[in-house]
Amino acid sequence: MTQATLARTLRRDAAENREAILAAAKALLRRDPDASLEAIAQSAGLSRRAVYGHFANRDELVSEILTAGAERITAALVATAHDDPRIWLALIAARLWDEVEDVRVMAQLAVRGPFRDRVGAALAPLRSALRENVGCGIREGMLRRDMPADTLARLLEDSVISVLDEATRRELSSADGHRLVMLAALSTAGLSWRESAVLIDATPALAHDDAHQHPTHADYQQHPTHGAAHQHPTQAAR
Amino acid sequence: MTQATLARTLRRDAAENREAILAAAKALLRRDPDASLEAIAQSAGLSRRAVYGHFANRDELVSEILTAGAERITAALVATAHDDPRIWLALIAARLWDEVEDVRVMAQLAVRGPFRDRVGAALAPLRSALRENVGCGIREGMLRRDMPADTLARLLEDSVISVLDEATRRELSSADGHRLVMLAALSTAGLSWRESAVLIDATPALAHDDAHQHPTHADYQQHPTHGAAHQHPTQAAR
DNA sequence: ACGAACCTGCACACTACTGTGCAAGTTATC
DNA sequence: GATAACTTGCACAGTAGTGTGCAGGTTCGT
Repeated sequence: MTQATLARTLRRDAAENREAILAAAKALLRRDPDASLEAIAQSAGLSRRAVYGHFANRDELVSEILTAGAERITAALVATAHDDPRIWLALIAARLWDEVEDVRVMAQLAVRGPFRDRVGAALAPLRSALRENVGCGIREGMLRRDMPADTLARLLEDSVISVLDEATRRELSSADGHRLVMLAALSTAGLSWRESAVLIDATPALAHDDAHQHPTHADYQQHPTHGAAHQHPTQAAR
Repeated sequence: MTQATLARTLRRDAAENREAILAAAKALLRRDPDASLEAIAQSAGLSRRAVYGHFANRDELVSEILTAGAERITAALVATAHDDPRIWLALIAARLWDEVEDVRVMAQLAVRGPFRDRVGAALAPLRSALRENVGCGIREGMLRRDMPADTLARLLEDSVISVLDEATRRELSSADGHRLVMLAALSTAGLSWRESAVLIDATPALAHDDAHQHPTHADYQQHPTHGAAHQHPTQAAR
């Protein structure tokens, strides 16, 4: 029969179901790292029993999400370099915004459960790069000098996670989220909000490239109408 | 039959054990909101069975911690007012630092479990006060104008929680933590790190008052010489 | 020193979740 | 349309946690 033996006769709908499980798991684990397989399966439109047809056990499912997420993130960040540590920071933040979904799952799993260590290990290179750039930025006087580099590095991590959460909660457009994440990172790094805006607008590399927009909610207004006098240079959203 | 019937004959060591349970629960719940009663009891030096002599069930134990924490926090923040929204923010942040332990437990319980709503309700007045001051600060041009007030308010919340976590992790002195929390809040609010330092140093109300120090690690240097130019003392951990 | 308050240890029932086996049904694919 | 792949549903065992009852020991208070 055909050329089966080696070529896994993987049925098409089975692959779809596998993806559905992964998607549902990501969605639920993002809110509760201890979500039950029952809930995940149901959310994916399958029975709990069926999940074990795709993953040997709960750990394997989570691990799959974990390593895939780590790969996407590091792939998105690799080869990110810039002389100016401020711009480097903004770049990293912006690229994390392009991978929000995965970043948020990783962040959730990094805090609790037996996966803490593995997530930490997967993100180690990124952490050391951050640490490196922060130290460099402090030495060169481009970042805040009023706290130790380690502390600043960690605050930057948390800051980005927070704003990523908030951005998805508000279902910001791709462009708005892009800008907001950079603003938050630069603020934490010590810049004033005006300095941040100037820096962002003066740096073409930080402009929003909507090649890979996330369908958070479809395109949206450029700027959520914030009552009073608008400031915000509004940059060419192109 | 002394005069008992009404006067609760509450034994002394029993009260101590009750406190030990609460303390242990706070310590464990801060790291894992689902910590088992077994673990809590053991950490308090008691058997699991004994816990049920003090609390009817798990929920009641957690609720006790919750309401006590909410009371301490709101008590510490009540009657905090200032014309300058920036200073108001720094004041709130600093006073939260004085209640770090409770704040961190609350923050942990606010995210997960069936207590989310109750914590949210308990902190509602604080949230609305924050929202109020942020809106006012934006209108007056003292806070950043580049994002909606709601977003800024939430980022401020997360920012303070993050730095509180980091400060305890590093076992900062009372004075260092005091300053760090204010710096983080002001940064998120849009000030540059130099502006923040100037504002803090120019405002007597924001000076560190070590009347109520938390014994995070024993008294430490007062550290008045923060200087705008040189490195932060950082303390050598232990 | 006496009694009551408190703690321990154990047993037990109950709930919720994981992981597995198997029979029977459904569906993609050749 | 036949077959293998996939799914379902159920039953079952195992784990971990909660909440309760009770017998017997320890310790506080008077």
